[in-house]
Amino acid sequence: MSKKEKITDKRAALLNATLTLVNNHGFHNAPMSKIAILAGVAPATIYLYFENKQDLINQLYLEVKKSFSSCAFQGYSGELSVKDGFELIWFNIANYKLNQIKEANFLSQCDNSPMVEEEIRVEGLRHLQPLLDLWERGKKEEVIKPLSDYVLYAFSIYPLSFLLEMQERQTFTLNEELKAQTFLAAWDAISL
Amino acid sequence: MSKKEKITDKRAALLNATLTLVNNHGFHNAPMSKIAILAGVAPATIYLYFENKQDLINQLYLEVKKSFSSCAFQGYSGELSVKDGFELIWFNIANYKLNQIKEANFLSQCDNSPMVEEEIRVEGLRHLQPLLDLWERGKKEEVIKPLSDYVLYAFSIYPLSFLLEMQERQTFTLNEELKAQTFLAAWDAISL
Amino acid sequence: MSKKEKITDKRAALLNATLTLVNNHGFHNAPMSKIAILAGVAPATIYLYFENKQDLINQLYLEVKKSFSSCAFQGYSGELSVKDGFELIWFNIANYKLNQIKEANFLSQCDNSPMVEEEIRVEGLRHLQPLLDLWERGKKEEVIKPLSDYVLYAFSIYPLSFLLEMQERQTFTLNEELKAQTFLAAWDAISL
Amino acid sequence: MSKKEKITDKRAALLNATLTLVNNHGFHNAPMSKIAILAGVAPATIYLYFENKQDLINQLYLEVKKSFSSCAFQGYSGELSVKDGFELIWFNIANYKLNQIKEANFLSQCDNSPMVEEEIRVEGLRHLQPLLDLWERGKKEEVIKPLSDYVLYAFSIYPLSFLLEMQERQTFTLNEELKAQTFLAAWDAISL
DNA sequence: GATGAATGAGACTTCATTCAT
DNA sequence: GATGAATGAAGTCTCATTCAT
Repeated sequence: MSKKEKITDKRAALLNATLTLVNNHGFHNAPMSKIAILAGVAPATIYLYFENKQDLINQLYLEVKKSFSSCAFQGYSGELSVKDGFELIWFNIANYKLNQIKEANFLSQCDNSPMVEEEIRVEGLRHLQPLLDLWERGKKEEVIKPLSDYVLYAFSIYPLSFLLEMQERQTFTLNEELKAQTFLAAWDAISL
Repeated sequence: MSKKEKITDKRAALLNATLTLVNNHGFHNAPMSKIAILAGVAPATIYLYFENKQDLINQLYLEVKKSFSSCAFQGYSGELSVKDGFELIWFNIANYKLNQIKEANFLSQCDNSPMVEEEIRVEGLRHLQPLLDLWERGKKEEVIKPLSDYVLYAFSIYPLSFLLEMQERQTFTLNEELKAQTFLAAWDAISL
Repeated sequence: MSKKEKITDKRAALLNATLTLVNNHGFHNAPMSKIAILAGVAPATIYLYFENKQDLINQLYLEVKKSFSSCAFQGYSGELSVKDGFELIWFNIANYKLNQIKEANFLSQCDNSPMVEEEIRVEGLRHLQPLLDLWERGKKEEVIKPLSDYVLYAFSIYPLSFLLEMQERQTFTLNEELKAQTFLAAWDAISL
Repeated sequence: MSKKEKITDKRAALLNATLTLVNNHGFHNAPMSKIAILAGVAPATIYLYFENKQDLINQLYLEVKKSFSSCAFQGYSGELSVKDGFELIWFNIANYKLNQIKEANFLSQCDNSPMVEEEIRVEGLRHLQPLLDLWERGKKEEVIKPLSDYVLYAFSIYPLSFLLEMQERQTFTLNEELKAQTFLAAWDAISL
């Protein structure tokens, strides 16, 4: 294992420990000392990789957001039809949210509290551009409703966060068939 | 001012101070000392009305949830048609979320973090029954898609939380006309 | 019930509540609020009868010490022989310690910690004079060892505190026969 | 100075500071902040060595009890005659109580209040076994009265606590000659 | 006399962060 | 780079006491 990998190792372990603790107990109740223990390093070591706790959270947010985005557009090409493109992206996101529960959960928590600094949050949004481009095209082709992107997102993608939350609390499960039916709700919401 | 009113006064002031601080700075960074100052009482006084910080948060959650629910069903009657009934409720909720921003924001934060105890959260859910009953009827009348209530909620009501969030961050505003168009997205998502 | 008795009632209730709480949980962990609750009065009422917490403890100490002393010399007369007199007093004290457990226990706790102010403690000692006089006579009659009163007390009376403690912790019980044998140990210790 | 020694140093300093403060002012009025100051460390440092205040007290009790026991049986061998063995132990204990005043005083305070947890107290008792064995032998040889060990202890060893207390309050001093006479009282109390 | 809401002071404890090793 | 002992600052909460009623 190379030196570079070793370093990355500890950084990754710290990010992962933070993810777990914040998810299970919230930002408060995720003290640096416990993060260190769970990551298997000394408290002081955290400060070799991150400036301070806020920085650690910020970086984790960006990291997770990046993994989310890269997953969302896997296999996507601008040449697909609007509906096919949206379907691909939607299922990608749905699968991410339902499988990478820890990560999805963390993003929810960040997006609904002042935990992550505003500046960082904005940076995390840039990754959705291909979806916005797709919608732009859809509006021109009169396939998608002429609504603000915020509204389109709110009624097609954002609902998946709620379903994740329910699944996380074990009050609801989404199998493949249900997922397909659910997609139709999303599509009906935004399509003309 | 009667003695009873005075008591309620301080309790209310504390709840309100907590609402403001948690919204602006998160559960962490809302220390009891600051809550006391903002409410205009001594720190020790908080403990006359609440057992501890968690209890304060729990009670605030229940209080806000109650005000939310009572607002949601204002003017509602089971004799309305499914669409009319849903429209009424939807606009009630939309208006609550867009006007009572502080309260709505707080609920979002609670629902997406382990801030409120699970037991309390469950208690806060009972209030939505009339909406679930309406959907039940809608499914029988074949007006509403035969989907789980969770999915219906996720695609018609929950999206409003996202729009609130955007409005809160001043990246987006929903005027009356846009609101009407947005309602259609919600209705299309869940109707057959 | 006369007014005077009523007042005394509350004072007595407070002293009794304090006795119970201090015994069961120690001086620390016997907050004024709990004392008030156990006595069935409001916290502020305590300050009508006692200057402050220290005064409450002091008064309780004196009260209990007085009851102890008056019990110790019940039936005693200076005309008894030294041995008979001592026997009478010893059994009186033994019975007090083994029956009035709460009171005896409290005295032990006070005598072994800086809980009661020195000045008060000294005042509580004056009551033993008849016993000291008896020993004085015993030494003259060459029945009692020519030792300091402190030593005589330490080896004949003080041991009863230990036996009380053991009885309180249910590791040991002193029935009538054992008590008689135990008296002999006390007598042997101090007699010539 | 080695690292290990340094650690022991602070722990010892803390135990010692606690001993002093609890002796002089009682468990209450021995706040962690003052303990820290007297030990020359920051308040938070206490929690590196002890779980909480109760743990600190418990550990101090065990430590002192251990030192007491090891002192009590110094030079003792099972081959001594009952009287000689007892005399040795008695003087050991007497010297400990009269010289290690702080420690002896602390033990008295603990043994007479609910300051130390019951569980810990019991653990502290195991050390006296050799004395109990000696008494067992003494009873068989018909040198020691056939009384419960509790009674024997109460009338021969426990009285020393009282004398310590008196000496501590400077109302009485025990020189070597008096000590010898006092031993006779102890021996007379328990011997046949 | 009696109350109980209110509080300032201070208790115990935790935590993010640093620094000598 | 890595550590872990150490800490100042701050957190939550308790308590003896007061004062308007």
